[in-house]
Amino acid sequence: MPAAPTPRPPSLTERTIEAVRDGIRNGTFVPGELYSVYQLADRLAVSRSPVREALLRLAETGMVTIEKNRGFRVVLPGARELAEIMAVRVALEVPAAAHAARRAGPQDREALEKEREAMQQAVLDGDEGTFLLHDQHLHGLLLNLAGNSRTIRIIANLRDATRLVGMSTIRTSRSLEEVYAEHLPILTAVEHSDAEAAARAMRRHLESTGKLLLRGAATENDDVDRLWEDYVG
Amino acid sequence: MPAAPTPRPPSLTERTIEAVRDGIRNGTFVPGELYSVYQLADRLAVSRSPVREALLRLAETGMVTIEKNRGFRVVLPGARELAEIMAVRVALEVPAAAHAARRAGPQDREALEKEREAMQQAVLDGDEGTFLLHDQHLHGLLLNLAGNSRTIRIIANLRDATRLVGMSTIRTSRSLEEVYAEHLPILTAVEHSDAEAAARAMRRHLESTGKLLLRGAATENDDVDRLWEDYVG
DNA sequence: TGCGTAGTAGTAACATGTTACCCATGGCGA
DNA sequence: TCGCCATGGGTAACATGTTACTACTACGCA
Repeated sequence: MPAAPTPRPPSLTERTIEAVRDGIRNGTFVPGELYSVYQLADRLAVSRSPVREALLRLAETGMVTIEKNRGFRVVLPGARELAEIMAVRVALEVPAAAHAARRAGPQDREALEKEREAMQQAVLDGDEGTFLLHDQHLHGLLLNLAGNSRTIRIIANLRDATRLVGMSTIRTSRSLEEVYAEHLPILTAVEHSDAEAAARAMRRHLESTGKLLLRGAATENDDVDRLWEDYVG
Repeated sequence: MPAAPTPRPPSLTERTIEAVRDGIRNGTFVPGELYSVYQLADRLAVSRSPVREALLRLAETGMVTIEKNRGFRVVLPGARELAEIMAVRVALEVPAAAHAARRAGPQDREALEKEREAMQQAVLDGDEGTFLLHDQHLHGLLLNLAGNSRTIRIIANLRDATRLVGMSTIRTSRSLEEVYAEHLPILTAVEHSDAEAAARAMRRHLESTGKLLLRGAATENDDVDRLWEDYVG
């Protein structure tokens, strides 16, 4: 494991970030509602400094917006934002998949296979939370294989902004099985060290699930396919 | 102009970021040297809070590293880092150029033409500082045309990390003229709304100047072409 | 009723105090 | 000579105080 760049206990700032994320997931923070930074600091029993920093970072990723002298709001990304995000993901993850296919060694494939199995199990259990978790792990493994740390960081940030939408979307669309199936060609291509095929499969996967996300967030004014064409092309 | 999201005076944090950038450019901060956050705060006559935040942000972009309980250092990206950065730029800017070609209107082309002229003048003057400035403006215009705000932000961050290297590299290689010439096919393609050609030209440009940068930063252990192949592919 | 305006609550941004921690150094004993 | 540990300088992270704004509110005037 090349990990462990931060073996020391998470700072209050980091814990606050996590707390806000959790709060968003479990409904403590309702998207659109206005919240006070001071009160949040009180609730978490920390001072305003780490809370302030945490919110600034979350705002950078687009997860919350800060309204000057008013407080902060949790933001659900709209269809346009999601289209932008998916455009970046496609641009970065498609070539990353190709690289991964070229560079994967036996132990890498084993790790991928493990995630695949976990995903499959989650499908059988109908557990979309676990499914999304392993889905992200799998994409993370591929990015790690590609070896570009900048890409990894960028995608991690984007993921944050979409996770919330993903949860609700994928559930209502009942397509765990389909999304799972889309991963298989990617893994097969990696298995065969076929970079071209891996890229194609990844693109297809991102397009498919991306449009699913877009549809979940689209209003009647949004033309999902047109948005996709405009941003991702 | 859809700009002006921050019409208010820059905060001390922002001014500190700028101060550090300037300091790096004009040699006040020597790469590799260790500097004290406290002393920097004193020197700028501000408190530690904004300086701390500024350095944290700069550290995120990779421009400086923070050594725990020791201070901070300015980092010159190595060949590997540059390869990673260029990989991201290629992945994002090549499709962006295609989009830009599709969407450019008359006034957009006029703006691009203005930058081209300014670049040309800078070439004639042998002024690589001005040249790089307009080069960045031109790339910025294309990204704006493509319309993805995430992409814009990401590239802006990457630029920061490379600017320093670019300055010294492009001067020694005396290739202002060549780099300028590489932009022309891109602009021609945009003029003709030829997305494919724009993408090709942008890729070629980024590959050429990217390798130039890599060579400038490479040690005897680095094989530039191999690095490029590994990361950008 | 409509509108400007003083008043008020609440905050962003910054300054400063505090604590625990890390690292380098030098003395000391084996 | 080498390794160990106490010590002190210096910092990261956090807590808290302070100030200048900003957006809302309500009041009074037309």
